[in-house]
Amino acid sequence: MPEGPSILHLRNTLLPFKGKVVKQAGGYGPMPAEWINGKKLLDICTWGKHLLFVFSNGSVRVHLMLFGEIRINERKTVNRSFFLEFAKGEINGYVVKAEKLKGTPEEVYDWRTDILHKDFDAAHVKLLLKKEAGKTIDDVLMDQNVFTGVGNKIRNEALYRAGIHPLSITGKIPAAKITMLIKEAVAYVKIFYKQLETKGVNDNFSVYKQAYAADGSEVTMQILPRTKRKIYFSEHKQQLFQ
DNA sequence: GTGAATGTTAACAG
DNA sequence: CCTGTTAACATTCA
Repeated sequence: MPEGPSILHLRNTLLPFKGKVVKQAGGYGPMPAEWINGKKLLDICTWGKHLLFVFSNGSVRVHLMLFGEIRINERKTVNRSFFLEFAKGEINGYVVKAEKLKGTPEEVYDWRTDILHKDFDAAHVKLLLKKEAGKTIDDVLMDQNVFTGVGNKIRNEALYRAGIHPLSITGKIPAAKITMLIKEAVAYVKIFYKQLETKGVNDNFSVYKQAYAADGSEVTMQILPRTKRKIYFSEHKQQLFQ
């Protein structure tokens, strides 16, 4: 479930709990509980794939990792790794990682890199890219401190749309192409999000898990040596810069 | 039973 | 100390 747009969509479904008082909080793992009990849920916000529950005396950061799941007013049989129970209704997290944020969200997070946020700043991201000049672009795209909220699907689609080969060296990609990549990443994230909001699922893919790309060219699948993640791309449409 | 999947990070090697 | 690699973790579905 969790790539940036999915988390933002999830946040929207949780909004009815905003302003409500937590009767009982808990979970296993490092999930802190006592300090939340009796507190009002002031806000729910996101930073990329991070879901934040804000209280007057601290915030809880929830990360769904690969298998995490949040259910509303619904329980599964297995233990909850995170939960907030209200007078009416409850939020239940399974296999999620929850912990107390060290500081306020504003202190901890920089929203200029969050591809889904209104404060996203393309110029700032370009600046950060200079430090990553030696790395391949596929790696940098998944770096949450540079492209916050981008996951494997978005990475594949953004590279295809920008016509950049995933193994291109970041520093060798022409500035205009980088600009295009950022623009396409933002554009694709919006499609992803809109699909979730309207249909509940995103099935809009030009290359990801496709045999043929949107333009009809053949798609190559490669397993990245380090991360073991799969990348899909079109040799025909995506130029390799090195 | 097997394999695969939207992710991160602690631990280790060099 | 820094850099890169590996392993580990949790779950559901086909």
